[in-house]
Amino acid sequence: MHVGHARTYSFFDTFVKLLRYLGLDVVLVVNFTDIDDKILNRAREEFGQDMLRRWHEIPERYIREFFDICNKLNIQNATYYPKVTEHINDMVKAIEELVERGFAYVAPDGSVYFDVTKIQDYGKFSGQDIDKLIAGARVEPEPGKRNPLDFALWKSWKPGEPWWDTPWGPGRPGWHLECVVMASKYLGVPLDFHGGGLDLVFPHHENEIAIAKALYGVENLALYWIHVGLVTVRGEKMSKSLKNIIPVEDVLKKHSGEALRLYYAMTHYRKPLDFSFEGLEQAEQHLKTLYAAHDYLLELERSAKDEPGEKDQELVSKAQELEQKFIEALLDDVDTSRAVSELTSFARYVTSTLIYMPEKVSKAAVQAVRMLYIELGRILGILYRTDIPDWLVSLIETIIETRSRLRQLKIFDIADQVRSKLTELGIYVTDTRVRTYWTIDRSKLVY
RNA sequence: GCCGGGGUGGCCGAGCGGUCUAAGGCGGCGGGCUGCAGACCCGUUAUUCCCGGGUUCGAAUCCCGGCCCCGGCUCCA
Repeated sequence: MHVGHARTYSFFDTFVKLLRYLGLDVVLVVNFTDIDDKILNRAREEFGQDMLRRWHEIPERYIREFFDICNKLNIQNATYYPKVTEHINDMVKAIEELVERGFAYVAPDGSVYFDVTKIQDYGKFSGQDIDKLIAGARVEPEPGKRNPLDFALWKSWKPGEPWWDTPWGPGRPGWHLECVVMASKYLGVPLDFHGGGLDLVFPHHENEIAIAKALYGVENLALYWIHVGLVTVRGEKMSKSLKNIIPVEDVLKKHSGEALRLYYAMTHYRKPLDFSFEGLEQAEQHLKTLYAAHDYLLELERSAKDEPGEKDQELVSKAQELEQKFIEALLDDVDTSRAVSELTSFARYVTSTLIYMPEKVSKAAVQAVRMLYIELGRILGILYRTDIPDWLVSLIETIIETRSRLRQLKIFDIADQVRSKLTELGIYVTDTRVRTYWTIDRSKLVY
């Protein structure tokens, strides 16, 4: 998985979390294409003669990696994760229907192609002109196709490859069909939302729509389509030939998943994102500010009184304003960038104003506000590492109290030694006129 | 060639007809925080939104022309 895939998954995660925040019951289906050319090629490379017996290890590995990355990026689990190899029967049935109704035909080699000319608006969705497509087709059509734009629903068996039996011979399903069959099985048609990277618009999504029209008689496969802008590197699309692919695994060695999520969130999902480590570094920095505000709230929560405070009202109304503006931004075509800036300005309120009046707010008010702050952050995939173990908190507070006494006694050299030691350990203290606040480097905490 | 998406400060990136002398972040600079520090705070950092026309009382935002970049048309998130 590279940084482009991760952007798409991250965006959909935020989208789903937003819908759930709004109280909607969301069913999310993420398909796994666990057999295709790429996988088989890989298997051939790795296993050679043993390929037929072991090819499935490849998708298994990819899927494991996928879940590992989702975990690190705080991407919530989908409701269903259908795999192609577990839905072969459904696909065969779909193909039979399509052939029966004349939307598809069996080629001499046993492949089955979808006949694009049977769909009147074919090309409209992606804004492609069929005639020009044919004229500009760069790849010579496969022998059994009636029309170069026809696409495979079923690929006939080739020596060495795994296969499934069908009325028209052995083979395996084609990509465009898989998604339609699996998604509609778990969600019904039309889907409310469907999408992916912008590069899937044509031919993949166009073909999906064609299949859905033919198979289910619907106007469109989905009510709403979402296409996430592509990620580029130094202005160019990531590709194997340019050798500029940035795997998420590499990024996560140096940076937290949260920093990457924040980085993604700072650009609107439809815009292209030119990936850079400098940008990611900025996000990392930004994230620290967000965490500092959180930790100060946590500190206030611990020390605040149970009685209502005179500034409770102000605090609560600030929080309400945050929630309202934050959600408003997301409701405007999921403007995560604006949402981040709302969160940031609230964080600034905390670190510039609130922390100077600890005696004027109540525990309950601070806690409620902190919870909201976290909850909103989590829609964006950040602020997941908010808990600090109690024993560690007590330990740090004890050290800080001791240091404060040293400062009162003006024994600054020892106080400074303590501070620099804490800094080394990833604990950052800030002295203010009312008290000393601290925050901790999340990478120092194991979750 | 055909079809899309873009070009906003030192950088990243919002804004998409008035509230824009353009959000927010990062960086820089100046100052504050009754020592110092700072993953703290405050102030400051684009009279200007690729260029040229036009529409409008009013444009970064709409229209026309040009330049440049990226992507799709082939597996691709």
